[in-house]
Amino acid sequence: MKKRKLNSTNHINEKAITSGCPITSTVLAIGGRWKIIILWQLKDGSLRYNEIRKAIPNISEKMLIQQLKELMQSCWVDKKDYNEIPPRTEYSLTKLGKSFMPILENIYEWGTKNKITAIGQKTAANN
Amino acid sequence: MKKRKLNSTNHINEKAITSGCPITSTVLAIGGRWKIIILWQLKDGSLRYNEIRKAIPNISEKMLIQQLKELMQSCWVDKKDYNEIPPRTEYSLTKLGKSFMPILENIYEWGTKNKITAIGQKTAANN
DNA sequence: ACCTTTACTGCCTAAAAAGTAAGTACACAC
DNA sequence: GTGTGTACTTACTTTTTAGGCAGTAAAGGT
Repeated sequence: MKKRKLNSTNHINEKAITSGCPITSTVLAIGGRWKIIILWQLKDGSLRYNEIRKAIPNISEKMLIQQLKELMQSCWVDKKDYNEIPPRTEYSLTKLGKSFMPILENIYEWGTKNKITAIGQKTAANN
Repeated sequence: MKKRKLNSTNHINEKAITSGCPITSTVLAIGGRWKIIILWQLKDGSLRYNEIRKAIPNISEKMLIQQLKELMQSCWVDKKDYNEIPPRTEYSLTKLGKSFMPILENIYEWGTKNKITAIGQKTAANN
């Protein structure tokens, strides 16, 4: 799915970092633009592929599938395939995924309180 | 510092996401490979440029400066320049940066407990 | 005159992430 | 036999991120 140059400094650094630091490895596992949004959608229960897609209007099908696959590989999300035609699949958080939700909620609160705006402006809690 | 194509879908999506979701905006603000590591180094007090560099062996000077700049722009980190020759600068967390440390510690614990390995293996808390 | 130290800057390339557009499969309805 | 719905796949391009490496400034040492 990803083609990586295994001996690039880029890749070596990423490996070193993720194997050395539980924070970084966690954040990189749910990094990128879409994964957290997907997890957040699933926090209240399982959803069909199309339901996720409708809930996240801007995501392309390719991106959604790709991110879901990566989330499944890293065991944040499970998929149930009903083997029907037309297809029906349902995605849900694994126990691992669910266990991370309190942290996401903390970040939600923190982010809301501090009005972080990506490349953020100075706000409430500053020097 | 970043040259962005302001009307690319890529950029538009990023803006939409970060303005709409406090979690995503927070995580993207400290995203990338190095920012969290830098913040983590600073959690116990201010450090000189070279001290950070030695603490993070793999980072290049260009990357370190770039990440520090971005962290300053988004008000996670402050810089004190002593205007000496040879130069002396000290970096430290802002109040905002400090206020995020408890969350980082939560993630540290969670990551340690769940042995997340980047593109992770199934571990303790799974279905 | 030349080297060292510290904290940078700039230009270029490599690699990865994100996006675009089209196509696939199968069952059912019309 | 053409069209619809669902959940994908594939090939390709654009955009962004990461890294390589040389260069800069200014004071002080030798």
